[in-house]
Amino acid sequence: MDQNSAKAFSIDDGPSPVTLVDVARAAGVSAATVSRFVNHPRSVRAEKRERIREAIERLGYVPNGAARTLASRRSRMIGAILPSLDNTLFGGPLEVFQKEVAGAGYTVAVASSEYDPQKEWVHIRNFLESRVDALLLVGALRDDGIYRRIERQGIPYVITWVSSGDRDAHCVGFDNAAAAEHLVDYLVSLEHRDFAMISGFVEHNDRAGARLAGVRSALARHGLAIDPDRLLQRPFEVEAGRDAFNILMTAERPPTAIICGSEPHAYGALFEARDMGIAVPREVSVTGFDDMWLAGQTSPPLTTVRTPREEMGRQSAQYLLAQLRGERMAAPRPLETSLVVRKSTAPPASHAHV
Amino acid sequence: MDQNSAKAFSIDDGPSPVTLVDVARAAGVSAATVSRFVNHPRSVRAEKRERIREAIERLGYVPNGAARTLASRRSRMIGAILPSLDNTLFGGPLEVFQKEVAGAGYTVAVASSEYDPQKEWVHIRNFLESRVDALLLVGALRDDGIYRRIERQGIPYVITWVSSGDRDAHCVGFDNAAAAEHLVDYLVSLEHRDFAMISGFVEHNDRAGARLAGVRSALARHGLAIDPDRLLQRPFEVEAGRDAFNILMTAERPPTAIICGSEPHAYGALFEARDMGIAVPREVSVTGFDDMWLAGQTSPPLTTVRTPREEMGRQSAQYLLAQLRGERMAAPRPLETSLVVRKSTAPPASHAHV
DNA sequence: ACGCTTGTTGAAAGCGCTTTCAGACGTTTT
DNA sequence: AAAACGTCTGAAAGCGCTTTCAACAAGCGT
Repeated sequence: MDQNSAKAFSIDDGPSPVTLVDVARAAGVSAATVSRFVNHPRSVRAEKRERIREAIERLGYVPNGAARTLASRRSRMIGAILPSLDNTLFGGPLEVFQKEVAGAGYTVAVASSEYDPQKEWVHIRNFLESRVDALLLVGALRDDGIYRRIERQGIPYVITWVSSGDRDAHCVGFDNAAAAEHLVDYLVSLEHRDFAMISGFVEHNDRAGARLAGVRSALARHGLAIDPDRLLQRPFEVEAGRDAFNILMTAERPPTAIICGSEPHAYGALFEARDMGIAVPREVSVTGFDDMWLAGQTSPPLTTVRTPREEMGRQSAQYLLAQLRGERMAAPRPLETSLVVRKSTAPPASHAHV
Repeated sequence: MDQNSAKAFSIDDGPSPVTLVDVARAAGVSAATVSRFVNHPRSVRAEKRERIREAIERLGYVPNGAARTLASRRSRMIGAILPSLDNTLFGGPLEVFQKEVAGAGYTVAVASSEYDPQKEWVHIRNFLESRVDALLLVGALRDDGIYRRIERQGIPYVITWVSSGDRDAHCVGFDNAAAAEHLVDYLVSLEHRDFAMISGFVEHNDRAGARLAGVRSALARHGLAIDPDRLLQRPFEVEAGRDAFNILMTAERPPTAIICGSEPHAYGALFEARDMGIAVPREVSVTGFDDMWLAGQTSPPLTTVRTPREEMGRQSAQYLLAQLRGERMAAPRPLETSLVVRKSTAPPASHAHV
């Protein structure tokens, strides 16, 4: 073995033993200068800059993130806790968010809460412990003590998927209730009067809750309501949507319109309708919520609400980055949703030939 | 202001100023003992344990992850770099992986390479810098220098979605080529002879490459081949699948079977077939690859290859955790894939009435 | 009763980096 | 030419924790 090589560390000696001090020595400067080079290259004279660059290159120096974090009190890491990772509903925005913050030198740590407040809390604790610089959360519905813990840590956080609540100032999202109301108004304008809804579980889910509330209040405005038998809460899965649709349509008096609180429910409804030989929209109208990629491809194509997911990912990143830069950014205003009318909705059969 | 309170820190003084030393003082023990309490509670006498627990509670102490990492050389963080986050193909396994390693106290940091080796390399560097304890990668196709860098850092890594290559020992995946061969054998047994393939880009993608290679070699075994005009490389998107299908089927002599290298391609093909009025499988057979949730719901339901994605997430976690525990685990063996025959395949029209 | 093992503990030495703080140096101003 | 400035640099003091190490107490066999 050639032991004369410039450096005296063995390559199989665990983690790279090359430290900033080694680089400093090799470049003939102080540790402080190397640190400056790494963080604010402009503040180091060009000549030394070159020497340091070369030394880093030659030694294969990799800065130790933990040491940097400890000394600087910034981890350059943002924690994101999503209800599910196995879902493009959250994956899309996450991808955008990640791209956006990566541009500013931040890394994203993720965790899945599985729609469970307990698990979410565990992950929040973990992230606070890891000293993430910021936090991204979904929905505003959580114990007040949790917010206090976060605020005590002094880090910025953003709440996505909702636009209001007690913490508007931290929300980058949209108004789920208003979107649902808009949808109902449309259905009512088609002369529907017999509604059913396939909803997610609303207990720990303010998005689902707001959608349901929006449906109810719009209906109420028109002097209508959803029969309790026709409100089914189900997990966000296609199979669950199928089941629910089947139950609803085999009832004594089926609804003329089924509002689905999520896209998987709507897909399930459409698939089940096909298998049951029920014509959509002639026999029953079906609506979705979110306008994911499949919505335009089903048969019939799904009438649904488009939610601004990519935009939400982008803006929540920008909001957080602004906070991290110390800019006191104004409370972001709610993003826009829009009703996408396709072919899964039509006037109820009794009006078809009016 | 009451300055006599036991502790002398103000609660709004930025990040929690409570350190392990504060806790030690409050509990009347040494810092070392508090550290032990946090890491190996059993090694502290029950009585002190209680005092410390109480002090932590009272002061709202949150350990500083960076300091722990620096002192212990373990970050309790695993970096995962996926081609895309906006895709349940990777999101599903990621969710399982995250759940699995969270159980062992690890956090997952994610990044998306966007199928771009350059970006992947940047993220790998970042992760090495953050001193992640382990790395999860997709595919084995990358510069040798990258592997050297990782190995030099001395951290375990796992390569998913492929089962072989130069680094079998690190692979938790399956044999894409064999799965493709199996599929082709089935199609040939149906008497198909005129094949086309809609593939992903194979240049930086060994999964796509292996699937294509598998198709080719199986075909070769039967004395067949894919006409260059009938091999279309496209991004993994439904729209791309539609386009490709359209091109293939409007050609002078359309194929009788179209093998799609990914599920989105197959969905696109099926949707386009419907819109073009082409009957599947009567006029052309279509196959997918991966068996995602939609595969069984399309019309016709898709014949495809089931890939063991959740299992891969689980096993890659277990593999990494074993390495992290210092166990020299045997090279995992390739996972099983299976052919799922549904209704999108049938003998070619000319044989239909044989 | 003696030497030994086992169980607990505190002191102290880092882990590898950032960040004052002064000082050295070269320029510009008066 | 002296004074005042701006630029660049190194020494040194931590950041908050883990981990030897040695010490001490208690329990044990003989």
